Amino acid sequence: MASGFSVSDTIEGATEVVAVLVAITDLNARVLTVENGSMLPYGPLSPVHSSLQAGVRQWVKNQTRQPMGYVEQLYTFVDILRTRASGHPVLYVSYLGLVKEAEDSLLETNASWRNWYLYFPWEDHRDGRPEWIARVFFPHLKKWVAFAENETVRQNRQRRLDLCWGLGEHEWIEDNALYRYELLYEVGLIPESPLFDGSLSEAMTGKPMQHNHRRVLATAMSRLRAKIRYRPVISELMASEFTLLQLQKSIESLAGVELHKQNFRRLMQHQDLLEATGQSVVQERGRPAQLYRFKQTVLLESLLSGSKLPVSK
Amino acid sequence: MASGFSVSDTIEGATEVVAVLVAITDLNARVLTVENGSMLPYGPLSPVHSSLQAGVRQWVKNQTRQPMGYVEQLYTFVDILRTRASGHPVLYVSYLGLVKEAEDSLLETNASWRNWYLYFPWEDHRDGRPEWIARVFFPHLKKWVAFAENETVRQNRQRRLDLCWGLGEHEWIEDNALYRYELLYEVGLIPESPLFDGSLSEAMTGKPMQHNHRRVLATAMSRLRAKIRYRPVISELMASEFTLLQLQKSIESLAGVELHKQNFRRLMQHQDLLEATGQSVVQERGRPAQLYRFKQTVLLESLLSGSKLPVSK
DNA sequence: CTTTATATACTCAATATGAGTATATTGCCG
DNA sequence: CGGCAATATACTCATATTGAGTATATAAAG
Repeated sequence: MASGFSVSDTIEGATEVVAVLVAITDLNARVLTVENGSMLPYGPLSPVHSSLQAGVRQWVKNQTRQPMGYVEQLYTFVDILRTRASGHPVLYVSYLGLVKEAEDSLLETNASWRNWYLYFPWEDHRDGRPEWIARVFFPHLKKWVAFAENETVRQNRQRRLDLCWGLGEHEWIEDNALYRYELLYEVGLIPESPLFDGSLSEAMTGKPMQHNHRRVLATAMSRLRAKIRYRPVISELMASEFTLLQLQKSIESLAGVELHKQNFRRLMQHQDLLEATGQSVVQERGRPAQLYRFKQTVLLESLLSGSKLPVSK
Repeated sequence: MASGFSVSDTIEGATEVVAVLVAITDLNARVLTVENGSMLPYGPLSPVHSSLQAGVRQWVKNQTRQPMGYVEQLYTFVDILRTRASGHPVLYVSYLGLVKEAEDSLLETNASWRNWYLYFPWEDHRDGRPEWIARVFFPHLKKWVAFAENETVRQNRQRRLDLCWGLGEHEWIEDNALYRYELLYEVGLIPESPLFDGSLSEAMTGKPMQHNHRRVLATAMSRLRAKIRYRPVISELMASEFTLLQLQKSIESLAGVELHKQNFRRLMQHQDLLEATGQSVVQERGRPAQLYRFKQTVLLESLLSGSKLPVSK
């Protein structure tokens, strides 16, 4: 197994594993990065692993010293910039992993947890849609639509634009993070894009990453946002006991949208996912909140449970 | 590019691509196989492909001479039985592809379209749950639960059993095809499993495949069944014009369950997916049915449309 | 001109969803 | 102490969705 999160120099052309490790700290979604936040942790795919999944789990455990409850394969990319000696392209298999709590002290020095909206500022709509999206992005995007080579392409671009950003009759769908990233990349509003002209600040373009690691991250965001709608995977990210508001804020930080508090409660109580501990927690202000935990049957979510924990308004 | 669907002898340890190509013929879901139905079509990952997706699309087009509307990466497996010269395991990346119509004449000789329930007889509940599932499978499965090493494991197994097969309070969920295959494999009711004792007939175990291609197929089945619930991917499988009953039967053949006819119509008309051609088709018996087609905006489903085409009773 | 088979329209109860109002319980501050 | 601010929690209500029917329409066949 390689030395850690640093650039692996032991391999030449072997297949690699890239991990998107997500944790929630202080009610905010964070992702583990290396190299000053410019890459996702990655490593060689070691021959000892009979299953990819097991290999990733082991590898992450060695690095973060945290048990990883949930692992899911995301996507396999090909790196056209590198080839093996045989002439075959280098593959890397990406994984999404959910970690219970981020403790910086346990990390190697070049690794750090970062707020994932640092990489996708346009994805955080918890406080409404950031005003600069319409002011800065939309003019570029509309130009891109208008300059299509023919009418059919123009209509397709318009439709794609509307769907991605919730324009026209469409609603903002948080799961579409990947599509939005790809659109911005295609239009050239992303530093990684060959069309990028450097005119936008990092506060809007987000922090760039090497290779196409940010695309991997966007894939993870889309997948996770879609998943929390119908699977209680959030349980893998929460502490053992929590208030309903903490749970709600955690989901909001993943989904990037605000939820209706009363309806969220109602939903949580209709589903058979939680049990009250009987304890309550004293806040700085306001009425104390009940503490809850996930039921045992939810925790051993070795199989899909069919129960929803939706992101409904 | 390799010669076709036959076993590729040009590569040694290169990464491979395995494709699950699905088509609907005579209102039944079929899958393309090679080697007398014992394998899925596969080929080397050629270095010329800058994107995996593009490579697969090209490769399939060469083989089936059918345009493939929809391609989706499924999962990347590792074949522990084979290793490269470097000692690294062989990977294969699996894809799901939807093809419009299966024409046998266009195939190479060792390729054939097969009804996909040939491989998963327990998945076809269109005529109710096959009676032999309870008669043959359940005793084995219950034994497996009872013989757990301790009580915790036993409860987990019981829960898993119930979820997979819709027992207790749970419902049959057609999307869980992969979990059911994995469960049967683990318990040893599948010829591919090392625990299989040969006591069951192929009418129940399904036709086996080499390597773990049947697991790939089960992955595709799960993914596709889940997908048709919320994306109109069925449009990629239908002829250009069709009746509502044909559409319903096609979806039923994928989902393996029957749908409520009147509600299906209602759903299709509330969604803005179809348009009537104005033509109607004369049946052998009964009132002629209207012909419909998918709207243009649905067909260029380059993006998710948010519109559902659910499998609701 | 009745039967059979299919297509298509409509009804109705139950549930889920989105949005809001009302009440309860705490700390704090004057 | 009494009111205010802030939060938790309960309840209401209109609307949409879903599951399950019944009713009607239109064809071929006898």
